[in-house]
Amino acid sequence: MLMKNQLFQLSIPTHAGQFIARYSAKGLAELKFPSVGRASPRAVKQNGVPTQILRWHRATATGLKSSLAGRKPKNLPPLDLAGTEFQKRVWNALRKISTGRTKSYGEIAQAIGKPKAVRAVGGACGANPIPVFVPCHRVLAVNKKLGGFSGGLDWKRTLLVREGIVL
DNA sequence: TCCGTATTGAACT
DNA sequence: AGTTCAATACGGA
Repeated sequence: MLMKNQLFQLSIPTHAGQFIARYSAKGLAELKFPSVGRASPRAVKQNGVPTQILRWHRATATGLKSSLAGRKPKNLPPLDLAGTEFQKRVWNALRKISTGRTKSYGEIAQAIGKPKAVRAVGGACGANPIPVFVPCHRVLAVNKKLGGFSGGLDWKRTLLVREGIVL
């Protein structure tokens, strides 16, 4: 019996480590960077993963590798972004930043019609469940400083450099 | 209601 | 060029 809100968790091995993807019935719900702490993350193999999710997972894996190479991913699975209205508006604005471009927290705040909500934008970025595909790494503080990153600033730098952005 | 935040810009050393 | 500070919107407890 397939539960509607069950999450399926699968791993994506890359040269940079093992990413973890979680899927809801609606699509990709969460993407996690490789955890550096553990040598062997707990097994994520699952039985009875629906075909649809396997198909999404292949797209995710391919897209992730494109993104890590600094290219725009194609054929991404649907993203099941769960959050408040405000967060979804921020995440939606992030997705409009094209590969190789950056915006500041303030510019995002303006884009969603709340020019003063700059810190709240930072908060929403930090709450982003799908980094890389929802490109929170393309948001820099004013004057091109890095700001922060939930997956670690090294990842933020790496992703930006792969896209050809110079700091 | 209080606290923290992945900000920002101004006013100071 | 670095530090401090207030304004500010949101989310979690």
